[in-house]
Amino acid sequence: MLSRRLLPLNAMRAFEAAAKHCHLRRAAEELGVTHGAISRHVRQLEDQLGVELFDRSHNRLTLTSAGERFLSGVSRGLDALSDSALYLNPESMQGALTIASTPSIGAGWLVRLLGEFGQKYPEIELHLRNIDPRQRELSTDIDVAICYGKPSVEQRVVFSLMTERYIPVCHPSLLSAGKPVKEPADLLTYPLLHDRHELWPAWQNQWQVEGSAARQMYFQDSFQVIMAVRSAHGVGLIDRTDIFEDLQSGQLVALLSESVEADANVFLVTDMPERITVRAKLFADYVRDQIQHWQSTSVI
Amino acid sequence: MLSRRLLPLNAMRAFEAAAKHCHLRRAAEELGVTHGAISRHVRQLEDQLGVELFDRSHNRLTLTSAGERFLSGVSRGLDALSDSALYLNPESMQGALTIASTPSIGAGWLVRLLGEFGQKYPEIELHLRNIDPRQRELSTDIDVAICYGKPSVEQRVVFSLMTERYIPVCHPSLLSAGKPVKEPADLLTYPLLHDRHELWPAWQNQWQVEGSAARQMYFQDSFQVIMAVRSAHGVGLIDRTDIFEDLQSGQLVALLSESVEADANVFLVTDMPERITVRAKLFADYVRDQIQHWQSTSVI
DNA sequence: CCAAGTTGGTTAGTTTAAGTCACCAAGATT
DNA sequence: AATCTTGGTGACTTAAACTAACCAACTTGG
Repeated sequence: MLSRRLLPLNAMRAFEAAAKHCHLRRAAEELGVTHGAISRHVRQLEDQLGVELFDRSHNRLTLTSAGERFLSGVSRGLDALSDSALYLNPESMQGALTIASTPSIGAGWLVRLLGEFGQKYPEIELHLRNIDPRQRELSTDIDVAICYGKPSVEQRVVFSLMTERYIPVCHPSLLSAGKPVKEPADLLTYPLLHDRHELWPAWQNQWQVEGSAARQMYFQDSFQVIMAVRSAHGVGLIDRTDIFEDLQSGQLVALLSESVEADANVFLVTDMPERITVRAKLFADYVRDQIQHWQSTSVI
Repeated sequence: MLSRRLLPLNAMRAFEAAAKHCHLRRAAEELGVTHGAISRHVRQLEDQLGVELFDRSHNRLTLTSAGERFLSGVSRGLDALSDSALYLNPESMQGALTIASTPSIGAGWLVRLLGEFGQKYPEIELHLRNIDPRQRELSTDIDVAICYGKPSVEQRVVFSLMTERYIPVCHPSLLSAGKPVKEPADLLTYPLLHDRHELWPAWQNQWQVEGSAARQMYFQDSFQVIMAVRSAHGVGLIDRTDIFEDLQSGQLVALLSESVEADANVFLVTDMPERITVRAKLFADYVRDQIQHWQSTSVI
């Protein structure tokens, strides 16, 4: 491990500029120095690393393969440093950030995520707005949209976040009191909790479970189902992202790995890199990081 | 955007040390300077950013919330810079990297990924080894393991990569010649290509498709099925990760979004952070990045 | 409750790294 | 062949980083 005290930070910045342009004088212009300064820094770096970063034949600068490899890492590092300064800058952080989502996403995991985000970045004025799931066009004042199905977006960046997956969960006390669940059909001995999306029929259909449960309970929306599940009223079919923390802490348990999937992906839509606001970039990265963290930690 | 030329790189390094220890003299020791130097750097940084990074009451240093936010970004940036230097260092890169996987993963997308990795880092001596899917213990000379089901690992880090998902795909010419596919049952008009995992029966079962296809073809393993699909011999049920590039380029097409999932996750296992080799860390990050890229780009 | 030992902050002076300038040779351009 | 451009270099200058010694504020141990 190259210790922090020996990291040639300024030389790395000079290298990045030189490598980006493959041209010492232009790099020097970018950093506001003369070409000699850049030349010295790059040589110093090559000496210290013991690797040729540029091919200097024919009076031209070309990155060697080592140089290219180095550039990608150095750029990422400098970008992170640059961003971290930006994220402290009141001018770029204060102001509105408008996030739009379909109602069901906005009622689920996104709320929790927005809460954490709002706590970490209190100076950002968050606006949450609903968009109709059938609506294909995005209004221009939306900074970040999270929706099902690929929206028709021009001049926007679309990133596929995940596919929602609904798994049967219940309170541990319910499970310890009732019959053990070995296979899908065993679930029918428990009360099944429904919302108006009627996921249970699809689940029974997909996993070949005939008959109906001993008891059924019907709720308006999935949030009420989650509350009922937490109160040990029965078994709900809930998106695993919505109850990530309950599963982690053991407050709820997954009964089976048999699940059903939403028929559309969840997408994250942002402005193009050159037009995106600092706040929107920060939020989009935050969402991506969290989702990846949840997915990599949630074990069926 | 804070331009590169104004980024106070050395002050950021000083800040990171100070923030890590919350103690100027220890930070100074780490960087091999006196505490005065650190003090000046931190103040310079606070002046430039216009934000208090430390709370200095009671003769103690405590990070403000802004300071904490800044620290996480700065650490990530410096780590990236430090790593990028490490990845050029022959001493840490030359040598063996032993990757173990279950045979079916090793025959699929992992091969493609290893090829790219090997091309980018030719100085690493790659060893690919098979592990038995039922085997729960990992031999200690394995740097990175990629396997189904959560292995019983002590003193290792486990990361859930993905769940394999098998989707019906065929060559576009086959589709344009045959009957349009609107619903699952329409697939039966095409030849179905099987390997010994017999995924088609599970798929038919799950999606309620009765009857059998006009023609069936049986192969030894999934790789042969992929080859047969590429030759337009019929419809295969193939893990989407295995044919990511074919789908991207349009050389193969997905016929339906109805899919079946493997019953176990794919896990990535590495040594603990303090014991992991540079090569293994690099490879593990590479795998994670690639998988995330594939998943976010593959649209059903 | 006071003395000794911390802590971080500061000013003046020193050291060293960074950058400039003018010039060079190699190669490209016309 | 003449000219322009490229990157490299040695001697010099400048700006920054750093040190040393000191200070005030606070904590801790007797």
